[in-house]
Amino acid sequence: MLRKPHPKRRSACPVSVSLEIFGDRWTLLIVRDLLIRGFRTFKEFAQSGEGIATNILADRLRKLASAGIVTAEPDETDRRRVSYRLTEKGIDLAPVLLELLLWGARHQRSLEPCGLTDAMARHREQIIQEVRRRWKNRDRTPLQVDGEWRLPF
Amino acid sequence: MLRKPHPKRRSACPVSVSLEIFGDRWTLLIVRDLLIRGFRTFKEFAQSGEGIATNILADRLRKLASAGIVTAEPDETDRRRVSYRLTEKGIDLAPVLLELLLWGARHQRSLEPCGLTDAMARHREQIIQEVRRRWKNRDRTPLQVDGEWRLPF
DNA sequence: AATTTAACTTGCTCTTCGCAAGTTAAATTG
DNA sequence: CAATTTAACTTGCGAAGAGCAAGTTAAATT
Repeated sequence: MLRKPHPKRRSACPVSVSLEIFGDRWTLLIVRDLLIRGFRTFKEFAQSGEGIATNILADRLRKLASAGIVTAEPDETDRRRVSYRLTEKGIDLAPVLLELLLWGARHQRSLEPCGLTDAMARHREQIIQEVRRRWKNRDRTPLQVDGEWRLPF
Repeated sequence: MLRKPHPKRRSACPVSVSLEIFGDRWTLLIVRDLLIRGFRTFKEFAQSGEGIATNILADRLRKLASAGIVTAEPDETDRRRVSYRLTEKGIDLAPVLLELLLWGARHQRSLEPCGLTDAMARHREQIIQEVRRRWKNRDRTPLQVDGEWRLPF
């Protein structure tokens, strides 16, 4: 199985290179679902509220896997299911996602001003560490359930 | 002049809302150019290495302005020029961009492993503060010139 | 006055997106 | 154990967005 010759790299800037993977409306949402909602299956991602089309979802999962950010392994107990998991490289996206979350919560007047945001900003490191701990221990408990946070403080 | 009825919000998640602005290959690169390269004009953005098409650039600047992330004001000394500047909302993207940069530098084996990355990770707060200071003082000195860093440490 | 420059815009082609429907293999149900 | 359901995709197609080259406008320079 041969790998496609990488399309082309626009520049050597790490921001640019990162955006060649995450520069779309969906990819980071999948990472969010893995990281803070504890989702693992195609179906869960497909139903996670923003309404991604299934062909796009399949494409993004494939790209995330070939970028080494997620792995796909068939579920032991139900062989129809595929369990997607983050690699170290993927878990390391937690700080990016957290900052994006904090920025959005602060600046997008959409819903609740959410005083939680300030608390989260103050506990950045603690949150990241907690995320890492859970992945290390294969602890699937999500940090957020139906939009409500379950934070370790 | 009436404003278009905002297209539609996919969900109330701040990550999702943020990605409706930054979920493309170009928008954050413009912010990067403003934030760390000290660029201010259409031409500078257009020539900044990744090769954005001018129609796309115009479109993204318009969207950034209508999202309140940049302002566009004609240059005093040369009235052909438009000077784009970040608002507070835009400057607050510095942490997002820094984390994206650090992630890319660590995980994308493209160029130099760049020992600077670790130094930057250790001095996050200092870098963000320096960025803020420069914008407050209208100090246009870039943090990076032709790919080479000019850091305050 | 003629030329150059900055910031766009326009037109056209090509790729990607989004939606609905279809496929396949594995599990569950009657 | 045959029929149904479920999970994870794939396919087809119209619509939207991206990329490229060329054109426009107004201000500055020569």
